[in-house]
Amino acid sequence: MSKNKDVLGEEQSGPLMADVAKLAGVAISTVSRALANPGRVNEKTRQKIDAAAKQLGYTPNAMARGLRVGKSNIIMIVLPGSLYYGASQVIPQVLQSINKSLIQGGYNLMIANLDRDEASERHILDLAFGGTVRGAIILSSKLPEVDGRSLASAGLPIVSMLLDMSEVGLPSVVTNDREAIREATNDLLGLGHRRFLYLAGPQENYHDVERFAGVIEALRAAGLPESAVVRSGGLLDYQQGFNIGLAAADDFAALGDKPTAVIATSDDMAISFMSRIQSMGLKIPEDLSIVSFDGSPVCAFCSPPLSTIEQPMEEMGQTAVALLLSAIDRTDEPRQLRNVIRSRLIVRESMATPKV
Amino acid sequence: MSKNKDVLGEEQSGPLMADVAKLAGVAISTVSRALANPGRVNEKTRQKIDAAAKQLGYTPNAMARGLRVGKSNIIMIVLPGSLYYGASQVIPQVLQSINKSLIQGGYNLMIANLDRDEASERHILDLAFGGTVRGAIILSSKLPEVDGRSLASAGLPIVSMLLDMSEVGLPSVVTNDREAIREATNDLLGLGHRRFLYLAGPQENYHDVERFAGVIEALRAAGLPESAVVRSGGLLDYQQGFNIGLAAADDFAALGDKPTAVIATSDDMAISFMSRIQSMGLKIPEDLSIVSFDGSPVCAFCSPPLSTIEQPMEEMGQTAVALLLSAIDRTDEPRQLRNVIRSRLIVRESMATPKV
DNA sequence: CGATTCATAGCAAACGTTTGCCAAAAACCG
DNA sequence: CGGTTTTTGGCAAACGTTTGCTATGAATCG
Repeated sequence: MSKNKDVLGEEQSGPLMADVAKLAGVAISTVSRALANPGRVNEKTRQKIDAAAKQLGYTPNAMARGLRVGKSNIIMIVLPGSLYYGASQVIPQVLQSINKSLIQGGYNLMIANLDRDEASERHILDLAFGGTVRGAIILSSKLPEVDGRSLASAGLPIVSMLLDMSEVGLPSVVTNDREAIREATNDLLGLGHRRFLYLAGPQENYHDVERFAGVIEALRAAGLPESAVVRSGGLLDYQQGFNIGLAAADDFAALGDKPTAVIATSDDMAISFMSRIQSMGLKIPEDLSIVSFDGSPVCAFCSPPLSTIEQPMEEMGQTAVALLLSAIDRTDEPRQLRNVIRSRLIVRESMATPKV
Repeated sequence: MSKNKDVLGEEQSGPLMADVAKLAGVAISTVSRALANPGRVNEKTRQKIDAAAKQLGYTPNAMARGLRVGKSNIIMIVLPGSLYYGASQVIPQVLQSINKSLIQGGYNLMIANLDRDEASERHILDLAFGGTVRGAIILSSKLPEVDGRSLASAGLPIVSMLLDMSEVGLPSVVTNDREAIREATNDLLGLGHRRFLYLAGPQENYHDVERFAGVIEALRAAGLPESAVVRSGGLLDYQQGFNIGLAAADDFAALGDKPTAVIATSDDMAISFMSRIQSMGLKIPEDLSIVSFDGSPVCAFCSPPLSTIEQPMEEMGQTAVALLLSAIDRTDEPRQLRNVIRSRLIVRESMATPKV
């Protein structure tokens, strides 16, 4: 029974299932079944129980249930510690979309930051192995692994988002980065551009590899050599987008044979690049065309409005959740590992025919 | 014992405390104490147990512990469903800061979206009354309340952030909105401005009230009438910031006696306003000065770079967590209810002396 | 009408910890 | 060296559910 002893300092614990049972005049197990298994109990008894529960303001204890059934209803999202700042709204969008989908499925979302330190890895592993979470969606390239325990071997369903990890067996939801940027490059080629500046993210990064490959593919197809594109950046993290853009503008200024079009791998880079370039007296798009990646809403209000490749975060989030839940339910439909959601180039005024 | 029966289809559950106990040759209760209460057990036994635990890769089950001790280690953050999009990084910053502080205190962060529908309220209440969460940080103005149950009466420590709810008894962490914007207005007055346009958020909103009051206070102190400021907007949510800015630009164009300075209550508004104003042929800051609120990093790269009031989210998050944890620990230091973290105006080139 | 099924409800044993209480052993003291 | 305190370890009872099994009564059928 509810042990509200009215003793000051005692933690109050709300009404228990036993209280509901007593009030409804049935056994505790019947209450349990009435609340969870609507079919298993007589409609009349069920109504009596529902009424009693409502009257008492009964809410079942999630941990007790979790312990008993051996499952939690919490999903964790593993975010790299540094994914924040800039202009992009990817993270909030992802969180919102995922949370919404999860809740519809009866799950809750827990945030876990994966930094470079061992403590954060250990923490995530504790969450996984300690039964706190039921599954994970990761936006990080490496899986936590520390003294013997690895997230991969925790027996949890895992889905990777944004990064393609299908090669290590993880269901992944990604966009067609490569293709999207290839088409953007094609558009620039079509406008007459022949020399490009590419603002790179971290060298080894999946996205950077994919995106640069997209540029190269477009150049090849147009019969241009790889030397038609100059790389700038490649050392700093995407979090440093603004700084990458600034540095790239300086690189540009120092360049002999000037490119006429810039392909930036994030909106942050593009925005700060434009800002500095314009303060050097160059005009966009007259002197220089520019296109970037991320689809930040603010791009529409840059001067000039910035062409950017928009990633459908809403849809990606939904897909990731769908994959995860189907893995949880062992709905062993042979889901494909690599799920591609198409990105979309939003064309704005930052692209034009080159001057010369 | 670990019941890995090697039966296909059985959920694997990792090693149990009983397994560790057996391996170490002690009782299960000793293991529990060794792991949690380092003092209560002989150092030698403790080492033996630690070794056994590590060898087995043992991780204690969080739900079992939670059930037993009657407490969870999860904190939920209640976000209004619409706080996303735009240019501001407040939400990600808040999440990161809060999560970091929480983890240091041994807690985890769960996300809860509070929309306008009853379902989301019910969901949050279930989390609270079902014992899933131990406390809440809310960024929303109303507390969920549905058929009898109210978040306020869930017996959970709650801290409000960004919105001052100290008047209803909730410890709150806020910035000095009013003062900050008063000073910004003062700066504009000092530059010689005498007519202002104010871009408002939703009318009844706490922030809008505070911020507008700040403007008025500054005007009064300078001996100007309230009519020196024209309001625009006031109907749409902050989420609609870009649209508010656009509409305000049109309002401005239609105005007879033109203001020379604009005070925007979010960066989004300011950015889209500037964009449209400039496309009308007006120069900023020559024809029109502008200052806004939020401290979005991207403001530094607008043209011209935008003056904005930066809210110290990192510090606010830390403070909110500190308040919450001290409430949980019943460290009944009579913490003050209203905690103000000072915002800071970042002056950039969008402010200048008026032309005439 | 007796035998067999079916629907419904109850008992009690889990789930994996923590912790109050007691016993044994060790340490200390006069 | 006996008695007293202190340390250490173990037993078993919680925590609040779910669920397999069983018992009861009602319903069905031959």
